[in-house]
Amino acid sequence: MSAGRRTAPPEKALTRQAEDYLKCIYEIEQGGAPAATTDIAEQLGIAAASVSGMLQRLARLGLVSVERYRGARLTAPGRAVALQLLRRHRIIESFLVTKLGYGWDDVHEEAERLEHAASAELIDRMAEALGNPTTDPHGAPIPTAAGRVDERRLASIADLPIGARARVVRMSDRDPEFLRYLAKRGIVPGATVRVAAREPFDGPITLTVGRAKQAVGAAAAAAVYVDGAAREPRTGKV
Amino acid sequence: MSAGRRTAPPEKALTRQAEDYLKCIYEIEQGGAPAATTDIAEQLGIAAASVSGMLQRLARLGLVSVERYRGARLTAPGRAVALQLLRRHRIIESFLVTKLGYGWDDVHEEAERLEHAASAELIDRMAEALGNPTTDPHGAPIPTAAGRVDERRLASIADLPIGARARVVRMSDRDPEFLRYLAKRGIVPGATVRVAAREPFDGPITLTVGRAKQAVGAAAAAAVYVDGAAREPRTGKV
DNA sequence: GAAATAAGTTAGTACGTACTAACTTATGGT
DNA sequence: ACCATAAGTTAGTACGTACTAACTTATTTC
Repeated sequence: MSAGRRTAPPEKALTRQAEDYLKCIYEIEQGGAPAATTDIAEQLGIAAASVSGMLQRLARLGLVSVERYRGARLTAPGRAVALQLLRRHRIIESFLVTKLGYGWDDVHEEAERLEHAASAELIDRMAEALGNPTTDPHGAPIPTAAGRVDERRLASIADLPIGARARVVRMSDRDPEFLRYLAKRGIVPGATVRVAAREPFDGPITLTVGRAKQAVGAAAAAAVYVDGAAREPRTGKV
Repeated sequence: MSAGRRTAPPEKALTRQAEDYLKCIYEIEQGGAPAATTDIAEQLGIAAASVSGMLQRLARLGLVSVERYRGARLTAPGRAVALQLLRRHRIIESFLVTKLGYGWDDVHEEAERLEHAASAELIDRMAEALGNPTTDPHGAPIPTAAGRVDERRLASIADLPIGARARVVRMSDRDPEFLRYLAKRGIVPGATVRVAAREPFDGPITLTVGRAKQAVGAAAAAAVYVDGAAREPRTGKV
């Protein structure tokens, strides 16, 4: 982990697994803190011990910096890899939905595999065929080929006060069931929702979507992001 | 969704490498004889010793039958895997050329990676978007989803007698340079060529393509296949 | 602040996939 | 038939990536 040594920038073909770790760490780090071993392990569905080992390897490759017993952060090269993967993932999802008739609830897994096999050229061609979109079907921003991306943290429905009206811009793409649940209730990117009521103690939130009223759980509400105020008072760092 | 079991039941997710071996063995076997260790090694660019080891593993999985010191043949399940890969490869190549503007000389490598990551559903959707083509951009027949394919052996230009006229139907897709060379001379699937002259001892063959005359080497001529008589008198097995 | 608990690490193991070196078997020339 | 060479195999090694078990460090709770 000590700096020094050259660490070769030339990107010598990472394994699928290494790439998955980097993407996972990136996503966890978006929460603000370094990625904890346990969180990575849970996210990837592997044992914590395996994560410890892999983090050392990634550190040896100069892709993460690890503070023992504290967690891992991406280095600049590691971050670049993660952003490329994110770009690939989101363009592939967009392409599958727009050009091949996939449902938005059904593309995550396919993209998860393809993102490791697609060349930069393929991704760029797909992006061009789509008109270089800036968000994927779930509203997630697509990093540019150069690795720039809007990382502002969005408020979720769970953060909205009663009476607030907001435009849905994004939701988690992990769970097809969840996405179908949302779609069936009209909760899709672009829709407008109003908070009609909310129960205390993380109770259900009642939304007005179109002219229908929906009660959704707090966990679901926290996974749907809306336009407007950032979730935390810290200034959004782009 | 898709109905009943046809071949081996479980299909427990082969590695990329195992899949590559199977495809490679299939291709070598098309020559008629079992796939020799050395041939596989050369084709895949690995050491012969590594092939010996892998063949034992594939045999243990019931995908190939190996006769010691003699070579390997695919079993029915192994053949099914290979044909699926071939289908994937060729549909992906077709899709890249037709829908994403790739050159026909430039798709092999990309397909080589994607074929291991694409789901059956993706392949079927791509095939449908293309109108379920029966051959890829290099004229290679595309196996059906059920694993049927035309395996007739074609005559190559090298097999044609002087004066013969034939329609080009297929060529090897391995080498982009080679494909560009052929295209530049009008030798593409569908073109008609006539053998104007041929030198003995595997010397160059002079072809008439359109109104131009071209002299091509024997090796190149042997990698371009034409309609008509099978290369060998054995009955074509489909 | 010490014990209980959670989080993280190391050690040892296993498997896939590659390698080289050394040995064995098959083949072809005389 | 015999030997030289080619082809193939085994043995031993290495690395990536996972695992469990046992240990260490950090955090929480009284």
